[in-house]
Amino acid sequence: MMISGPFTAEARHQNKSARTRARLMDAAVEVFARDGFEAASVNEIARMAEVANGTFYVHFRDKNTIAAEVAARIAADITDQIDQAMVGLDDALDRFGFATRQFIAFASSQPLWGWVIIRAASFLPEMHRQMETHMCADLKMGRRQGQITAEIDAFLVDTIVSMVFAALAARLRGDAGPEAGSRVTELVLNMLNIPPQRAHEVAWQDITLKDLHLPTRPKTARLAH
Amino acid sequence: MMISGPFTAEARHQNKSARTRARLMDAAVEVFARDGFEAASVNEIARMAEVANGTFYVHFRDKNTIAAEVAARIAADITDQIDQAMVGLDDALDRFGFATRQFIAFASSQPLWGWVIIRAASFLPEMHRQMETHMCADLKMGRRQGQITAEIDAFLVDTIVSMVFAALAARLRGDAGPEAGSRVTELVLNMLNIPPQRAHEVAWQDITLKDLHLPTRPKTARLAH
DNA sequence: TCCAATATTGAGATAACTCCCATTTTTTTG
DNA sequence: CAAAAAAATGGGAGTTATCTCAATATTGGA
Repeated sequence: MMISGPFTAEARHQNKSARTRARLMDAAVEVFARDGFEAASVNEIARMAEVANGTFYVHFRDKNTIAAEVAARIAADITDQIDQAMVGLDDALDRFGFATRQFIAFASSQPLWGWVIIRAASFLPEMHRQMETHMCADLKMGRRQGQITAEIDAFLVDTIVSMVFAALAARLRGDAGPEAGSRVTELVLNMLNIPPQRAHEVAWQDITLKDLHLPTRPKTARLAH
Repeated sequence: MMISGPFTAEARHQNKSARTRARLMDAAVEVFARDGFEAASVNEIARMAEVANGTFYVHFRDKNTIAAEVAARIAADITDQIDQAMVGLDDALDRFGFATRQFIAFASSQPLWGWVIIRAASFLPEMHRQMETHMCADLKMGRRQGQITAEIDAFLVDTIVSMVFAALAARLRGDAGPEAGSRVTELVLNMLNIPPQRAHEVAWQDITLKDLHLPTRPKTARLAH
């Protein structure tokens, strides 16, 4: 049985190299999900993609690299979905709180992918940058709205992303409960010198979290609206 | 030439197991320092410690584990030295600022060990806990002194440690300059709702950083005072 | 159709890690 | 306190995984 999945589907009309690469990524998703990151072997990924062992190394340097890339794609997909869910939400602080809490809630509902994403984040600066871009937009909006006075620069955004990842890790380890998202949101807002009462309000308000889906699901999810 | 170093010296009068373990740790220090973490091989460490390959695995699960343990010991040594340097410093916030800036300055002056420590931090929860313990003492002092109003719990301390590590990583990557220590200190103090002006003062005041030494130096460093 | 460029292959080199038995160290017993 | 039993340790050959590279196959353009 030939492996196929979202990456393969996406690359259907590209050249052979891209198609093989996509098959390897779909296979990696499969194997990581089945065996976990540590136990997964490059051989097994190659076997599942029905390519020779050496072919893997033409496309990816090692297991970390493919994990990083797959994780980055998943993270990108999730953040896009979160953006979708926030259409019409205008307050910058509310947007930041929603995105943070939704991201942590999702990643901790899928512990395996949560770990892969965290692991990838420490390897692939690109992934940090990706999250930073999304986050940056809301933070700068906050500055325009006059809610944030601190200057938004790379160091600050990197720090915030690290705090969110730390909260996610604590959640996955079981050291923090479902309130982790709210807590870290409040801490970040305090850090930005938002008045404590407002920070608390934003971080702990009732919100309805969406049920996000992994891009690794069969495409049938796109049927009805 | 038989390897010997601080761990071996320390274990001189312990049982054979402890002595072999110590030799492996000294050898690991040597090899990591010479070849870097990735290039270091377990065989090379075992050879340098003059034990058989398999003996390594009696004492440590793998390369990560020994790196984590060595890094934890070095981090412990550094934090002890920082504590020494802070004797007589009574203000909790000043203490926190000094320790943070000194730690980042030291670890970024020894990039190899900086990376090993960061790597270890994600493997060895014990190491986080170690830093948390030291930090916790100062934070709780700050609460007693009435400077900090936030409640000091595990989540908060974990978040702070993660912020410090993130700043260190940014420094090592070259994304942040020597001011990284001050910046992260200020951000943490803001997060704790310290008045911004005071936070800025604490974080950016002139301090004299000590020249810390790795525990891996020959013991001759202890000659004169 | 042919050719140059590109992609794939898989056996082999190297390193990580396991396993079992001889030896050493520690504990128990007479 | 000495000898025997039990436990821990060390050695190194063997197994498995990672990664490379020279040979082979495929592709797509002229």
